[in-house]
Amino acid sequence: MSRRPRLTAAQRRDQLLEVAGTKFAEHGFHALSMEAIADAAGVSKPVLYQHFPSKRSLYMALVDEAVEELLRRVSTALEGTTDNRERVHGAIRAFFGFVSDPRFRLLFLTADAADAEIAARVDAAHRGVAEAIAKLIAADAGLSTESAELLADGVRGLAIAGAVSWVDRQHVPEDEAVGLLARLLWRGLAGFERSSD
Amino acid sequence: MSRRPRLTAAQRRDQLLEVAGTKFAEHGFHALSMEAIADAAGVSKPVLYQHFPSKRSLYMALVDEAVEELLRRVSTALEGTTDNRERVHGAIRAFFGFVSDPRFRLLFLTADAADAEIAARVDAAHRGVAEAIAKLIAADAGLSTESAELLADGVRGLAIAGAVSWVDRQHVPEDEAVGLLARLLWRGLAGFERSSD
DNA sequence: CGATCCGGTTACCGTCCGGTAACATGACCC
DNA sequence: GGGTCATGTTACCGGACGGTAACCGGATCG
Repeated sequence: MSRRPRLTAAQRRDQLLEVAGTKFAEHGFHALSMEAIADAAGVSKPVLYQHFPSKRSLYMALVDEAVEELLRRVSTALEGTTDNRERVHGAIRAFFGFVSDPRFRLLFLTADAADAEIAARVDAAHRGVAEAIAKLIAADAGLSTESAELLADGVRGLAIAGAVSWVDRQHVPEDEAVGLLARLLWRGLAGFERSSD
Repeated sequence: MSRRPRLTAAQRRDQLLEVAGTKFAEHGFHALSMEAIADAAGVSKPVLYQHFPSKRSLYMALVDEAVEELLRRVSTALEGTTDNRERVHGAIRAFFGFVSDPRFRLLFLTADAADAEIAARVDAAHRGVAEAIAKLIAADAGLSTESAELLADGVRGLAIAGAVSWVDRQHVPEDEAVGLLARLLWRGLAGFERSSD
């Protein structure tokens, strides 16, 4: 009696990625054993090693997937319009969607990222996001690149912290939450505008 | 020939706390072994265990120390004046000072916090900070408590991300960095004020 | 019906690490 | 100088974990 149906290699791989992503996001890299992942997937450890040559490479696959998706969603939100007000809204909404998926929380767990190379990859993604924001800020404000990047890092931090806060304890409806955060940022950033709107 | 002088128990304990704090902040809990800490302190492992009964309790001591200091500094900044503009500046400056000390980065390394109880303690500290900010926002804005808490979490995220960004790559002078972030927040929050300034 | 894939399993190895027992040594006091 | 106490060391144990070798069993195809 096989309670769990046998899966094809591709199906199993996808399932393992999803299970591992969720678990890693919850426990971090070092606190989660390969056996625990296998158990959570209802499978034995060697199956995991059939699909991923090492724990590190499994984690790396998850990080790469998440990085790609992060950059894709943020750039879509920022480039989808030329209205800055809408950009702010869209970007915040993008972070909300992102943080809702537990797998993407890997990118917001600083340190404990397996090793320096992976940590660098995560950092690079955040830098990418910040730079995209910084470019827009610099374009509309009379600020140096450096200043714009500092502000952009702050903006990114606000968006992430706001999104995490909302996901953890959904005090107000999502649209309202997005609106509040966007309004704070929009008004705050408007103060730097070089010329009138 | 004793290259390292013998220290008193209290001196040794303080040294170990400092070394461990720095190293933990750098590597996270699980990726750092007790032996590595002992080596970094120029001492053997049992000495570590003379002062701390377990790795967990050492980490906990560091977290508690940092939590206390975080709450102390933030509340000092917020309660030291009744001028909200100065409060924003002071709070940002507090985060800058905080993040500069590597030991306090423990509080900004989400997850990988040894175990659930310690993670909860860190989260509680952040909640405390956010609530202190939320109280001030709610007092001056026509917002529900829930909305104020969401904004406060965002503000906290901006302050931390901005501070970390500045510490990592000091693009502009500290005063200027604080000023930029404070100006963004101040203008952004002013938009919610219930009545005129 | 049997060979053959292929998606599985059990059982194991070597290493690292948290934690400890037993022992060494310098300073201080009489 | 010698007892004594606190500070330190070397050497070890047991368990957990990353990774692997060897084997199993059911579907499919001739």
